[in-house]
Amino acid sequence: MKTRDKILLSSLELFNERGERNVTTNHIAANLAISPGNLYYHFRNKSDIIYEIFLEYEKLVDFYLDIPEDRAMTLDDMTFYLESVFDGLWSYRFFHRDLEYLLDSDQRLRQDYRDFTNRCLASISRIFEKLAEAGIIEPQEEDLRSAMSLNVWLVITNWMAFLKTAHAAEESACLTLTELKQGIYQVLTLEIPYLTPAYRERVMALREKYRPALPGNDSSGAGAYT
Amino acid sequence: MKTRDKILLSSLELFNERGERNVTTNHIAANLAISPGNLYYHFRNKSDIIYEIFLEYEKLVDFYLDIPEDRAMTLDDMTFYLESVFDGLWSYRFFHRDLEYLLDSDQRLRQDYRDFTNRCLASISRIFEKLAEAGIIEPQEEDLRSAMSLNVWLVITNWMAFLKTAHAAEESACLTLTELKQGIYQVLTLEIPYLTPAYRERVMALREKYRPALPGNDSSGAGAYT
DNA sequence: GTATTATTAGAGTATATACTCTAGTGAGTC
DNA sequence: GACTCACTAGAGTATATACTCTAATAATAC
Repeated sequence: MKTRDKILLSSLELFNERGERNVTTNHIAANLAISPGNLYYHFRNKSDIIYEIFLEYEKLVDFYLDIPEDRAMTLDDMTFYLESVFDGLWSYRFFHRDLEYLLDSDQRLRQDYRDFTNRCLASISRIFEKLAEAGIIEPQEEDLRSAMSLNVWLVITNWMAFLKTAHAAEESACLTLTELKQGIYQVLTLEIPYLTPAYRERVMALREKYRPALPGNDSSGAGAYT
Repeated sequence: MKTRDKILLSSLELFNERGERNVTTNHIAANLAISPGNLYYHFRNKSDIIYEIFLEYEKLVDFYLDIPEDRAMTLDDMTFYLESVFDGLWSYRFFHRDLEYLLDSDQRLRQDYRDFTNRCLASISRIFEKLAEAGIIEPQEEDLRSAMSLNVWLVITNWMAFLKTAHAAEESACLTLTELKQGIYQVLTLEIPYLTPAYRERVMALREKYRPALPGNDSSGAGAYT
């Protein structure tokens, strides 16, 4: 494997684990047992590394959110979208954590991320549209669909941050993909009122699979969310 | 005004303006034209300053979200809650930006914030309950109400971050309270399906007041969100 | 083989950051 | 006037951070 790719991989790993803010270029080099000079031969600076990682992330999500226009949408499709998006979120979970700082430090990234967001919002909206065409949810006016899509986006992209803050644990390290996917429960909650009678039960059953474990899985809390 | 209070005020101002990450204790001292030594006489460290600011924020929101149990809830109450919460969010807007890092650096803050979140969730849920009692929304099972409250919380606390990333502008400085309050539109979107016929129109009219300005207020974007 | 190019090591640098230490100052008290 | 004590100045420090520079080595081209 090329050094350049190793740097990207190692950076992603460290960023996800400790947060971008807590990972320096020296850490990355040390982690790979290469010199800082070597790292800077391959990347002009830290922002460049992050930007390249974003491009990967973007490509992955764009791939996941590709919507087949030649056939109707099924419940399985919807499940796949949700599962995939949360998988992507998990793999690049450092990204949304320090998003604002990252965008402030790199104008390219700001612009690209903005476009990326708009593409995602359009995809979510299109998914709703096709779910309606398939008779899974009731059709909605475009206005409402846009606002709903935006809410879905907000829930999806910030579910992880919420989980991390809700955790009483000292380090926010202990967070699993399974927990993350409880975000699907939250997203499906948004859809409930719009489900058609024909699909209502099936979607509710699907949602049930992602229901968060009850409090008590952790010894520390009296609160609703441990 | 006492130096200690001036430090808190100045810190909050700088944090909100530039982000906590970009503000050092030296900046704060310089901003007040006092010495770093002076600052450290009043606060043990940066975390302490942030913690005190959080206590203020917490107090403010707790005050806003106090729910009168001796009378029915009105639409005006709901409007007040929404307006107030977004006002609070605005005044302490630095806080949610670097939340994860802040919680990782201060265990006191982590614990307190967790409790704070749970209190807020409980309040939101109680508001829904009372809105149902008042015949404004249809009553819901507790399960659903909790999940909905959590979605409301996610939308509220992350609306600002979304706006900042959606802005194409170089610096995310240009963000107004008015724009922020478009988050109310998003929150009310969540309530739409649950509105009773008696109140539907009135709430929809209220929501309309917060509708985001159409794209075109900014020259840079082709996307849905500027 | 020689020239060229890609890659790497590793020491080094300028700057920043959080924080400390010492030496006070000024307002009140007895 | 001596004393206290909350408060302040400002130089200083240890460490970290992003990044640079030089020189060397490995790979490839001719």
